[in-house]
Amino acid sequence: MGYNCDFCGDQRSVVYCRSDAACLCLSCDRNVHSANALSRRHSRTLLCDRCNSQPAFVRCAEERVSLCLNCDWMGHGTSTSNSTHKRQTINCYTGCPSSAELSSIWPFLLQSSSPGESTCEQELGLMSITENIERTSWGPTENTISQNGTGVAEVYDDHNVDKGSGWGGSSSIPELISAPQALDLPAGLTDTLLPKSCCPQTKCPALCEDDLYDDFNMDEVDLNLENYEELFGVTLNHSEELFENGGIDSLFGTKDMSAADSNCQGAVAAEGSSVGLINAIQPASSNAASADSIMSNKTDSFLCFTARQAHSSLSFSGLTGESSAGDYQDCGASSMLLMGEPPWCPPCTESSFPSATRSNAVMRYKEKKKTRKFEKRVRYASRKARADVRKRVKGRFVKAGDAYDYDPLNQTSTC
DNA sequence: GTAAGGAGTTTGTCCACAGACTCTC
DNA sequence: TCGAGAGTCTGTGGACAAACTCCTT
Repeated sequence: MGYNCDFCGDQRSVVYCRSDAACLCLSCDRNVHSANALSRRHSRTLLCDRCNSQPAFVRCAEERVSLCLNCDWMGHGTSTSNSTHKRQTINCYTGCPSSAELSSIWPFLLQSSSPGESTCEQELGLMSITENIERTSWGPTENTISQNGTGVAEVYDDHNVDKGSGWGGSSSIPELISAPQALDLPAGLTDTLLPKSCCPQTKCPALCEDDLYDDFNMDEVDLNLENYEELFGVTLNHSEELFENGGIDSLFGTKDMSAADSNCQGAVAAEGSSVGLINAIQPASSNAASADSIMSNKTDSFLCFTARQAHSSLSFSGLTGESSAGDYQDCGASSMLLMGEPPWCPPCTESSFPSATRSNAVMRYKEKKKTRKFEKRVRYASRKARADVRKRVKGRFVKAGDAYDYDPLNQTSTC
């Protein structure tokens, strides 16, 4: 995880794609996500200016920085002087937005930049150069986006596109996943949200205000043994700062840790660390459910962790009516979350229904498995793209043209 | 304290096939 | 030494079964 684009390795990474688990510069983001219809559905968002490790969730107008939930809470939730800062939600987007589109989605990008100085503007300019070249190959438009005066993007799923606008007619309109909340978030509001999405990675260099972009690689963290210590060295440091009473066991969910599976260790540990942080900050959150109820079992704790991944495009962002299961998956969200059951709700729901079948349990596990994509780095995006659309019979790939019972694209069963 | 059994969780395997990789000429 | 062609290997996701772990009795 560095500051450079995972694709070209040259330009500075600007956005993070959860589906690809990759940090990309704007140009590569554009290139990669214009490849096919599936890739265009990947939701991307800005990076946090503070920690460089989380997707930015709000834009502080006073400080002119983009912040993830954790940094927002650290900066605004705990400081009375800063708690009155006006903050603006940052939208996720999909598709292949042009520079003009991005600036309309994130109008503060150019506002906060000194002309000709920022990486942002430079990259936007670069995108404009290649824009016309790529545009011809772009697929049909899907959504119409309007921007109201306050900067809140609205998505209209009516397929009517302003052909005369900068979208160029054939351009793939970015599907903006806008946040339903009011823009000017009171600090307390984010406080209540934090337990779902916190991450202790706050160790980061301060950035100048013009540096809107920096490294963000949440899901791409290689949770193998080599990076394990590196990663959790940070985590533990912060954990120790945050919870003086918490030992290693409070940080790590121990019972699932298997020495044979370092990836699993990392995943569980990551869950545990998040849990620990949630526990630590929970008392500060008056409106949230009790930490005990949240953390009463590991399933719930995992959901809390997965909610962190999902927050920017699910919990805090309205999904468009056109959003599909694939979109949800792109957001890394558990379908349990999507079913409207918030992860912070007391675990009694599960225990109250002992009739839950094994199949339900397996389904839950599968959802967890899906959300664990952060632990797995996809080495070949093209293979993933193919696997994503390949028809199956009982989960197994079938020859092209053969009968199938599952089509990932249509979500239909055909025998 | 221990064993049995149920419930829940995790792991390994299978499949097709594009593309990466290796080898030969 | 380089390039072309042929052959082999790798990795991708969903479903399933088996193995494993945990908890209650």
